[in-house]
Amino acid sequence: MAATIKEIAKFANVSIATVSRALANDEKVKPETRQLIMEVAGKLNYNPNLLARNFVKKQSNIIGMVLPDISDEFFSELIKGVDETSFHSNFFTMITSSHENRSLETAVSTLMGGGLVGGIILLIPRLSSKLKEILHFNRVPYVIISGDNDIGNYDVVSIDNYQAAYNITAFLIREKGYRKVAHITGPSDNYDAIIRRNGFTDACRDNGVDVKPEWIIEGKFTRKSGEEACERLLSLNERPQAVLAANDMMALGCYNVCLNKGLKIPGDLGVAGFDDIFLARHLSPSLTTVQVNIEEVGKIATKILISRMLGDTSEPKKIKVAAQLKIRNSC
Amino acid sequence: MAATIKEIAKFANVSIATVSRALANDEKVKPETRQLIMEVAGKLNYNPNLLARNFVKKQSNIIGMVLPDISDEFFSELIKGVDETSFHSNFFTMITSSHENRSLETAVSTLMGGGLVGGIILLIPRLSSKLKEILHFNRVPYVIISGDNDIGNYDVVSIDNYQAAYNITAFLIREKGYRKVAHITGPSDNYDAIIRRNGFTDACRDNGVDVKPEWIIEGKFTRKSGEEACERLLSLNERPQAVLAANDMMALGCYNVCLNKGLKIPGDLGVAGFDDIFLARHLSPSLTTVQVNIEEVGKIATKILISRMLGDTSEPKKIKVAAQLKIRNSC
DNA sequence: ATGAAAGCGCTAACAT
DNA sequence: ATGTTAGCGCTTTCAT
Repeated sequence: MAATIKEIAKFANVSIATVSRALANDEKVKPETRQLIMEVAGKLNYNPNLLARNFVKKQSNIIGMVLPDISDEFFSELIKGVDETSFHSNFFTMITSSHENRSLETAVSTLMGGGLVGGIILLIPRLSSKLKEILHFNRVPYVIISGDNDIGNYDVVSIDNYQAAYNITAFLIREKGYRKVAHITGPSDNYDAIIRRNGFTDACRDNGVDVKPEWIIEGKFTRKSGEEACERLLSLNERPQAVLAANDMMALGCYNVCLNKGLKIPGDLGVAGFDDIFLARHLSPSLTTVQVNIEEVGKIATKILISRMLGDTSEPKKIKVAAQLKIRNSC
Repeated sequence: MAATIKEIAKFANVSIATVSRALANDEKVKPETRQLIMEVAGKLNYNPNLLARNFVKKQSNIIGMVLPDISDEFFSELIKGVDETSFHSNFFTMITSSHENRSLETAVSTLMGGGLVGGIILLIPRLSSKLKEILHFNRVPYVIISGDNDIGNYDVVSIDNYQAAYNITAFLIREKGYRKVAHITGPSDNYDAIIRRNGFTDACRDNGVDVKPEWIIEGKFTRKSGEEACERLLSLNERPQAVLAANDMMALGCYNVCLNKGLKIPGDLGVAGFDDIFLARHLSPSLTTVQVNIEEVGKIATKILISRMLGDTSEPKKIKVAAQLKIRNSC
């Protein structure tokens, strides 16, 4: 059914080689011939068979994107960024996520193994050695989207967690005048969480604010853990005036606790979050937080990957995407 | 670098045809031969070249998924459902969304045109005639995920908007005892919105509840339109006791208005929503709403599509996925 | 500037 | 049960 270059060749009275060249914008095709071929192709509603093209060229213009198991509200923005950029360069985006029936490793090998995919974007906190092996065995370029930027010998695009945490803490202290600030961290083995905590403590130190050890409480990035941490903070002899939660969900936990206790935000306790999830601007009071342009992260990762797929062999890139302070009404 | 059947054939001292057959689990291969071939394949770390395979078979085990421009928190769940199901049948999932640089039509043609994709899942409210043309021209099977189920001669998976709206309305009246219920609809040209409205009015009628015309107000599915509608309702001489918003965002708008006016939910006004967005369970009070298992929608659509790709030519299927009442504290 | 022909890795007749 | 061979649509030498 679908037209092939063979048919175009017949109609245009040229060889298939010429058609192929004309379609590829080869300079050695006489303009008139080219013109004719294009016309015929248009009439025949020709679409190159991408399977055949990729096959013969031993390359693929498909980008594989591997997501972790959880579904996150950020994913669709990320995918959007990837898709938009890859489309722009005539690439396609293929998606897999790991889940109970399939490990991350399987997901990756399946995608790469068959030559279906010419490059991979991985959304993972850290590269396991097994994954690294698979990645290198298949010689397919890849870019990691991660919280951790300083790792390994490959391209990484990450959120600038440190700067973001530093900035929002400095904001609390310098702009808002809080001197007693607490921090609900993420899990202590989570790289994002560690970096954010560093940003927090450094900002306090740089602004001459003393952080009491009991004002730093470890959470789990869940609302519940935010509630528990907030309870603890409020039960302290010396209460903090404000708290920076390492993500918005834990900040939400603080909201709930304050609501229950009849405490006013920001009057009795200033609250700040991290992520700018959809919910943040809809809470009452709206939550001051830090927003990363996740679509931008996807775009940058894709641009790098495509340049690699096209042969760029320069030094691995380590890109940190700046976050933006979203000042609202919670502190 | 990557091993081919040719190499396996050489090592195993058989022909490439035998290798191909063994790999395809052809019954006419002697078990020992098969065994040997499998071993060699394993040793060589063989992965079939999917590009070559799809190419020669003139088919593709790639499912294309076309999303609208907006990014929605549901998308990642939907994608998850699609990916999980397609993986299960050894299919792959490719994603495109329409955006400013690309119409839905272009997105679809690009995907199908090149034979890259063997089937398509379309997330659209309605099939334009141009799109229909493209779809038929390419003879690639497709499944629509839509609000509208009764349309056209093709497979559609949809949310059961009518039943869901009917049920939640009946719940308000029968379980909660409200007799004066209002409805903030979606845009009047939106099919989902129309169906939901029908469910609402039918449930009222069936339960002997009289709906005043001024209690049905058209919104735009946005928070702001929900606020405006709620203001209008509250300014009425005869106020409704409860309001069903056609989506959670507009219900959120009602929350804001009540908060501003010092009205208690559900004491002064009962509020119910539709969608069960992430936010719904985190509002205070938590929002009673209706939840559709969107991952399930993706799974069902994918199953149907794959059966079509495998040759199923039975009558077009019209599946409605039931929604579930999420009873919380807002009414 | 154009054509002829080889070949990519695989499948599927056809032959044995 | 296994081997031989043609050919899928395209790109790419190598000729002309």
